[in-house]
Amino acid sequence: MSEHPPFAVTVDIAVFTIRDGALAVLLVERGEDPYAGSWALPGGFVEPDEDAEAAAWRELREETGVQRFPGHLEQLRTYSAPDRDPRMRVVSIAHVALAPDLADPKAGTDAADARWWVVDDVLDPEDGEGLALAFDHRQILLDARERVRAKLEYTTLAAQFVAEPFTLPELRRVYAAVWGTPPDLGNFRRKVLGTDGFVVPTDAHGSATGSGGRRALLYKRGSATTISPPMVRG
Amino acid sequence: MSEHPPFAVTVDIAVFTIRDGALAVLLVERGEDPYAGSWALPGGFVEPDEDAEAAAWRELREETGVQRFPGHLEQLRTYSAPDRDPRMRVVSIAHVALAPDLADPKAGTDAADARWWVVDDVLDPEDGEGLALAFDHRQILLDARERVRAKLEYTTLAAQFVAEPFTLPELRRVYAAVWGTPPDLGNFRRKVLGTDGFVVPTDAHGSATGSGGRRALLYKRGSATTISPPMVRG
DNA sequence: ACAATAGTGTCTGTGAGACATTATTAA
DNA sequence: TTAATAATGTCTCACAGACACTATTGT
Repeated sequence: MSEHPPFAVTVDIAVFTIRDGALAVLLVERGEDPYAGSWALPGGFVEPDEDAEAAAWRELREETGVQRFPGHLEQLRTYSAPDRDPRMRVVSIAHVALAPDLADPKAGTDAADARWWVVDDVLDPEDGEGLALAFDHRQILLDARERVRAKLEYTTLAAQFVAEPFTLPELRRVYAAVWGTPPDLGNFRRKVLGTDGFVVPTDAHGSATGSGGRRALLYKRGSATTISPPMVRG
Repeated sequence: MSEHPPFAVTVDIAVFTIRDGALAVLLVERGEDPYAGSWALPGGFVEPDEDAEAAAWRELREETGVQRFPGHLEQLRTYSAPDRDPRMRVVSIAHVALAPDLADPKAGTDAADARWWVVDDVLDPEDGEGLALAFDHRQILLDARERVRAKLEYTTLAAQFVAEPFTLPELRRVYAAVWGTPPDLGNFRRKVLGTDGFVVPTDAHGSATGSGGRRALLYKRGSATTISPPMVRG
């Protein structure tokens, strides 16, 4: 009972953004075994002087190449199956991160490549099984997507997916991307504008989207964090 | 970068039940340093051949002294501050468990004592600071209580707090204990009976509660897991 | 009979769902 | 002028909140 096996502790992060109207996730191609050549969630070991959240922020900066990661980060859950890593006993404290559209990442030192993937192409492709992710990262990604879907219902997290200032149609497209179907236009505006502190209006207008169309008003994120009653999935 | 410090990994569990109309939690008095004499959440090390959930189930059986723990168990979150244990680097995968009223536990091998505490007496006493728990267990217990409060709103988890068969007034007292105030009687029945699969009726009656009063109908737990729209906190 | 507890009924307001209509812009 | 997009308005129904009322039991 004084002899306890050594564990390694890592963080893995499902970083989501909206790319071309679809929910996208950052994956890295592994350069070393195990699973060399497979795609995996970005992550790494927790260092001696940091907690899991600090490790996750550090990895986010390293993997996305930005100075200060501009989005939201939260812990998802911890994965601890004894055989999840063939080398040794590793528990992974998985996280979920959201950010406005980020630039294409460049591969890090230990990764062969890194890029954004459309989540549905990875998890639910029309043909076949989807991309085979390393370790138990497919399960982590499934859980992470479900967390994001659920949190859009009862929190104002959707606003973390758009850069300020933003328009309501842009915000609505976030819901469309995450839920697969857009909320009704009128009801969506009623709900967002009726939720105190979800968005705060600006006096400025955006520019038109494509060919023709009225210019939308611009908003910033408000201080509210929850929506009650929740916005319901179509 | 191939040198990573050894971690110890533990599970800690906030086991809740309803005792005398109040939400209660199982605590153990530590027999050894650090924090000898302090009260703590039950828990222990994750063994080489088990994952965190298996370790939590095992600890539940050991600490409550029952053959098969009769309630619900889920992961809460992982606590990983570098200095949370003065002996060494330990990350704790915290869990929440719920069960119908259990017997008084007996102290285990490494615990001086073990007993049920009214949660509000530990966290929000009228006088003073409350009980000083070991490690970061006060924060874990705060998070665990909030998880339970929130989950009663949108899941059928309340039924895990009562032994089958049970009456609707018993189920309503669960909400009263967890939320601090009972939901309106009529609206509560309408909501529970109107949620398909929350409870399934029996043809039997319970016995009267105190001195006088109609005998309530008995129900069993149904197969539904969520309540939508949620039951709202008074 | 009375108190205590369980169960039912009803009125009202809020807000979501569904959809129609108007406003503003580029081609 | 037309198509495309943004914004507003309206009707209806489900349901929560509040509360009054009835039913059944022990003392």
